[in-house]
Amino acid sequence: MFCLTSSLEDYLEIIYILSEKSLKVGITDIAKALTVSKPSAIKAIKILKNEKLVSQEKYGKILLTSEGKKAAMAVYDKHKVISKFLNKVLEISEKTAEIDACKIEHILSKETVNGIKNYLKNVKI
Amino acid sequence: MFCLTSSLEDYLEIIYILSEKSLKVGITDIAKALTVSKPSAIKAIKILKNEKLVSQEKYGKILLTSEGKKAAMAVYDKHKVISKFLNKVLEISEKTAEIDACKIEHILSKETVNGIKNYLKNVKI
DNA sequence: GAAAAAAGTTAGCCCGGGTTTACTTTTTTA
DNA sequence: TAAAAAAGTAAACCCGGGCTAACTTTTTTC
Repeated sequence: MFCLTSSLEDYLEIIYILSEKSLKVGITDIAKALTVSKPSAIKAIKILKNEKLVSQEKYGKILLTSEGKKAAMAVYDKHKVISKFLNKVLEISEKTAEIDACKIEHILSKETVNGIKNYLKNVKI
Repeated sequence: MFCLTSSLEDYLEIIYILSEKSLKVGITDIAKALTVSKPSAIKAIKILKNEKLVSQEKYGKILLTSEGKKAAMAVYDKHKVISKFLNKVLEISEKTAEIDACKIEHILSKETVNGIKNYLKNVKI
């Protein structure tokens, strides 16, 4: 059974973020945003295509499938929750909160992410 | 310049924990504790030996050097802080708190770890 | 519309960190 | 003390996810 790696989640997430703000999302945009080489991005996209999370015609732009968008939004949602928690509750600088959220969003258990959500819900900031 | 990877930090940490409770720490103990194969453990120990963080005579037991012990304690200290925070503040189960702490202890920024420490200091549990 | 620039692709490589298999050394035990 | 068990080691492999170099296709621009 296929399972998204942290790296692939990063790709999905950035495709989602980019497509929210601009219409065209190409390999070059993705590579730049993740600061990886274009061939690295291509490899990752190829896997996501195989998993039907992304679609792309040859030499064309990249689109999330509905399943891909769902997965991407789930990651991005975690990201927002975690960075908000770090920044508002632990008073970590916005920049560091972003960086740390990027790193742990892929590996925190569901239970802990829910714990953070509840905390934010119950505690006034 | 050499930098400890997450994996190597895990090895250092477990050597520290094992040597606190038992006197002998062999390859087999380490491999079991981390649920990896013995050759994997041997490979890692070889690197730690090169970096003078660990010492071992052939076919002998593994010891932390003073530098290795310092590094191991730093990791373990983070681990304790994080798991306590997850369990006591976010009310995550002890088991999950342990698991998640193991995963993020290697990648959280110093700033965030300090943020957690301060939180624990200031908030009565 | 041809030449230059940019975007996309392919092939082949590297490194970390796992694995299994097969072996040697040490320890245990009958 | 000899044989069996356990511990340690070495070699060779796999996989994910990066990279560069070299190439093709598309787009831009003069």
